[in-house]
Amino acid sequence: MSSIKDVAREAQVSIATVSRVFNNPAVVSNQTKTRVYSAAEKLGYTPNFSAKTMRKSIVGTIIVMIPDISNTFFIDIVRGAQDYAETRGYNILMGRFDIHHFDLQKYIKLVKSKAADGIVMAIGHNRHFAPVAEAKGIPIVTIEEEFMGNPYIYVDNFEAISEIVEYLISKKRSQIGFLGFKSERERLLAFKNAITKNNLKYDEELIKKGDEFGEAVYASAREYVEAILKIGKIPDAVVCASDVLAAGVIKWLIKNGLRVPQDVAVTGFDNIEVAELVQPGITTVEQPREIMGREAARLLINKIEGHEVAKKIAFQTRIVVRESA
Amino acid sequence: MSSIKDVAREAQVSIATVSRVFNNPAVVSNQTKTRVYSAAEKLGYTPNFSAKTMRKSIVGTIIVMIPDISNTFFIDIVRGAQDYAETRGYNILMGRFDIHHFDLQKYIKLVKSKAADGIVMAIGHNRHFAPVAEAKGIPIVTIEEEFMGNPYIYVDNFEAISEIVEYLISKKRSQIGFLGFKSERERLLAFKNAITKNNLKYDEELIKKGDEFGEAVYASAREYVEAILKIGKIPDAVVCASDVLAAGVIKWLIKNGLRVPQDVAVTGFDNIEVAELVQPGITTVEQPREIMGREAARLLINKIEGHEVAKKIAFQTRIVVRESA
DNA sequence: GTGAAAGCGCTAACAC
DNA sequence: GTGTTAGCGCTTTCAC
Repeated sequence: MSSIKDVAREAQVSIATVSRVFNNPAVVSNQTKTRVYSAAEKLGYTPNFSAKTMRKSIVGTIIVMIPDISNTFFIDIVRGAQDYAETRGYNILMGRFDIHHFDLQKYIKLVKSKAADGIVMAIGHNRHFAPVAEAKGIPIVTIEEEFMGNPYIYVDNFEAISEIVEYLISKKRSQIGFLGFKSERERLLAFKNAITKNNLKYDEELIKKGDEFGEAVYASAREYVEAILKIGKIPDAVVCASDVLAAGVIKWLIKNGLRVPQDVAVTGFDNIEVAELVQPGITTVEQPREIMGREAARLLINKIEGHEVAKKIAFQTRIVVRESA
Repeated sequence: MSSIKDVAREAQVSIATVSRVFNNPAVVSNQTKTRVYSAAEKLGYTPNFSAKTMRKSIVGTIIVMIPDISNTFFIDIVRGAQDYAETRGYNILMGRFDIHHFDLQKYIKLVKSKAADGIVMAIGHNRHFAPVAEAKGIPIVTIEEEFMGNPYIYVDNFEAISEIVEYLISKKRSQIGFLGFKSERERLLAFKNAITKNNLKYDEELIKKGDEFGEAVYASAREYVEAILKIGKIPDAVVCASDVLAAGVIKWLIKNGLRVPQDVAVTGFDNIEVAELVQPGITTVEQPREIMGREAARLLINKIEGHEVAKKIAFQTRIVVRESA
């Protein structure tokens, strides 16, 4: 690998000039520039990244941490962050955390050792993590939940659930069930609140909490359907906290001879690919995932570069109507 | 940020000793070690990554490039690669390429500038890219297809399709249609070959090529179903080149009053989450995605570290039987 | 077992 | 417009 020295020798200029050609070309004469460029070309010179960042306070790399689960939701966030980061000349280092054993330490270390400048963490709704002392002072932006007072990007789940409940009510549904997540309460509270606000009643027997990730989600949906069938109370609508749960519920309702949406309307949350692919297509709530990723990256980079940034940024969800409700 | 100098001063040793304590602790006395450790602790010292890698030939970062599409398939590959890379002390830098405008250049530059050591590229089946001169000599491992003579990881699609066709035949299906990808021929060839080998005939009117990514996939499935309905030739089975295509076909068949699998059996390819979520569940071909990611990372890192590596590694697919066929 | 010193490749004063 | 030089934080001979 040839270095700046080699290029300088080849072009018969000083290394400072070579450096200038690549970092501040405006100040060097055209003649010299041409000489340097062709010398660099000839030697296949590429400036050394480490040497460069060693002299700078900013490395140009941000870490994007997502939970350890296969989910298009998080990929879209990464994609959004990467899209934006690219425009600012930053690279993305992938980080992951186990949803049960939060381990931020490793990535904090990368930032402290100046392998990266900061961290975007897609926490996921209603997950909360204990503060990490070492994280103090390093640039962090989170998505969906707040962490240690750092800026965060979120959507108003409470409002989203209210809207979907009201949508169902507008469709003349009155006996509405709810399948939420074990790990969170916000959507459930929103659900109950929306029902009550509209002078309806919810039935605790039609409210259950399911799993959030992996195969278990699917099993939760089945259990829910079997439970309501067993007690013989069939709601005329079910609000689910994710599209995967909704897909599962639809699948098991149909298997048991019920029609969706004629007998039971079902709504999802997230608007991932699945919502479109199942039959009937799922009416759901969309979150602007890519945009959230972008914004998180923007905030983080601004913070890294020393600008003042917003404390939190909320995005609006929207209902995507398909056939299931 | 405190540096090695500060620690040396604090511990009253030379900077060389501090360096040894962190890189080759065996050679320094316990007494000194303790002094250095506590000084480092006190000052919150973290070795500077750039300074370190500037002196080493290996950085400890590999780039994983995936196509610019939201698909669990590729995430699993990234996850597998990251899992393994971690065990070898490597980080993952995310790379992306537009499937239409292949741009490897940017990442090659990162490797040349020693911001990373090599590249894993998840090309995707039957996509081929023109050689890139600059890529010569940098460590690259690809997934699914060969690129410029570099090592690659793949599954035998030909065999996989044969198996699924034979599975359908064993289920007494004889009029089998095929919905493939515009961009590839291998699966189609495998399909035709399997049909002929088993003394059946395929009908060109029941063979179509669909889109591979995004919303268009879904439209392709619809077009396929509408086309066969229009010509009035309903096959008793359809082999699809992806689960998403299969899900679409199932959806439109059902919408048109056909039963799956009673009237038409449908098979997919990939075994992504969707295959389980739709009703009926999709019988499909599974590729060991995470393992493929792991192996790619392993090969790449071995190559980076100067070991001899395999030219190509094949993995076995397996049929996952659900209800659709 | 430890220290002094050279040097990795580069940037940024500072001088001319 | 260009060159000289100090030094970023570290590893690694080479002495002792």
